Amino acid sequence: MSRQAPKDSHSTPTASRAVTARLVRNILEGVYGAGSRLPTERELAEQFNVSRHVVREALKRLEALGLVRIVQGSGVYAQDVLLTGGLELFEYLLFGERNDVNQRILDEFLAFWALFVPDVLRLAARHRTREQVQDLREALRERAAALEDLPCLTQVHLRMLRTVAQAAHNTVYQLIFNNAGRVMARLRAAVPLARFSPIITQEELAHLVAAIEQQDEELAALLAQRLTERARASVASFVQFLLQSGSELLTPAHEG
Amino acid sequence: MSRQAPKDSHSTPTASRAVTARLVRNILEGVYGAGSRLPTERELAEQFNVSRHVVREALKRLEALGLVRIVQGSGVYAQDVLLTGGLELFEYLLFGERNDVNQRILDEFLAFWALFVPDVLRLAARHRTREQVQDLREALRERAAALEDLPCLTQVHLRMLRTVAQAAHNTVYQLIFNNAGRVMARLRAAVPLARFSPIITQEELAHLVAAIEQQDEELAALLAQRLTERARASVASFVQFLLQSGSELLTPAHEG
DNA sequence: AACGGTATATTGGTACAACCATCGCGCGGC
DNA sequence: GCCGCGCGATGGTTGTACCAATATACCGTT
Repeated sequence: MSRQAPKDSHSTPTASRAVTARLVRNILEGVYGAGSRLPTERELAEQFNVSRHVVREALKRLEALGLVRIVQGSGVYAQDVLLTGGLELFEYLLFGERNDVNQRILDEFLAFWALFVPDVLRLAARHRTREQVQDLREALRERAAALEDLPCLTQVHLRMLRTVAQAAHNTVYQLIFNNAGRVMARLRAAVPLARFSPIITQEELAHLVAAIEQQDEELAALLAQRLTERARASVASFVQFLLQSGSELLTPAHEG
Repeated sequence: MSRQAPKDSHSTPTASRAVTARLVRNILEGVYGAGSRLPTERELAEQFNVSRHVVREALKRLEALGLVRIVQGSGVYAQDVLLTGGLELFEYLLFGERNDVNQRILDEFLAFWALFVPDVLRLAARHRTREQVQDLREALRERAAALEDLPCLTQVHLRMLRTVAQAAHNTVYQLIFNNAGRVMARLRAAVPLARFSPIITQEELAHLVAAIEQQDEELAALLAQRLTERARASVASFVQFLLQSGSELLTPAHEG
């Protein structure tokens, strides 16, 4: 029988993945200038003390990420991330090597989020099915039960948003949500945000769900805008607090 | 001397890339069900008549794209694209094997575009520098010169949008634009859209640039919304025409 | 009969070695 | 001065062997 269900086992740390991570950081931090040629595969292999195959597999991953261009007979060339990179790279840009957070990029992400979520809500209100409204109602009840358990609450929030993204019936937004949601999850995991609890009330969310049910696009978008703006302000003040307390979680914007 | 400037030479078609493409399509078309295990590396190697290393490199690329999860000792497992995939996969979803276009996904993309562009314009109006306004003015002049040359005009449009994305000073939107812009370029290359010419007038764009210069967020967003909605309607009617003429460029939404 | 641990087969990970295909640059001929 | 050939550098492919993690089957214990 064909094996099924690979569980959620963590990825085994392999040499290949380690080299990949090193190279990604090197590119993102400009060790290899945009457009310039990387060392040859053989040189990298020697440098990292691994076989050439390991380096090659790592480079293939970078190629798939759009970080390098590989051309036979010539070499491997670093790409300009901001000019050719895709959204999948954002996670790498926001989080540093030791899971620290780049402050400027964080601001930009929150600005994006504040525009993105209302758009999704608009589409969700337009295209939602009755089933999805039911799903949201159920998620709302789950939230009520989990109101005291912060980590769990975050999970519930993200699942609600996923449902909304599905209700939007738009592949693009769903994919963007997959990217952004991963970032969100990592953010809340990385930051001890115990002081975030009472930002959003159960009534507000119920109001929002009702707007979706009645397909009131404008109202749904407006409510979402208010909530995201408030969350944004809250995170900003929290960041302020972190900076004053000298936390190492945040790295100032170091530009090139 | 270290070699520089790798030119724009097209990627050499290699066995590794071919296998990658095959596997990507297989996953996206559900040949391997979401969550199920793919054939072993050795089996795939035999199946495609290549060495195991080639298969491995292809699989690394899929892994980087988020299409599969690889776990040593167990196997390679297909992921559910809509649940875990990132925006970089959209291009693969929209375009089929022979550069045909999935109609439903196209609709969704246009809906996204109509919401995305105004958001970017809003941020651009908020954060633009004087230099970037100058860049836009210059691009506008270039556009005037290229008004008759349709392919060239498309290029100019995308470059203007890139400038706007940069003016937004937001990494997220810039990365999303990189994804979406690639799709846009491919769309216009794939579709013979000679009848698209007179959609947007020079005056309208000038108006938009002025709004950016004066940092009138609402006006910029509003104008952008009008333009994108018009473009959307135009494309829709064009698709209608294609369907009636029995073009093979479009594939009806074939769902699973 | 139910449970747990060990042996074994399966499968991905790494290594070394050799050779092919393509590209770029320089040398030499025209 | 320009063109073309060829050589060296570099990525692409193959083969084999072995290592490491995982999954399964088997067997003994309880």
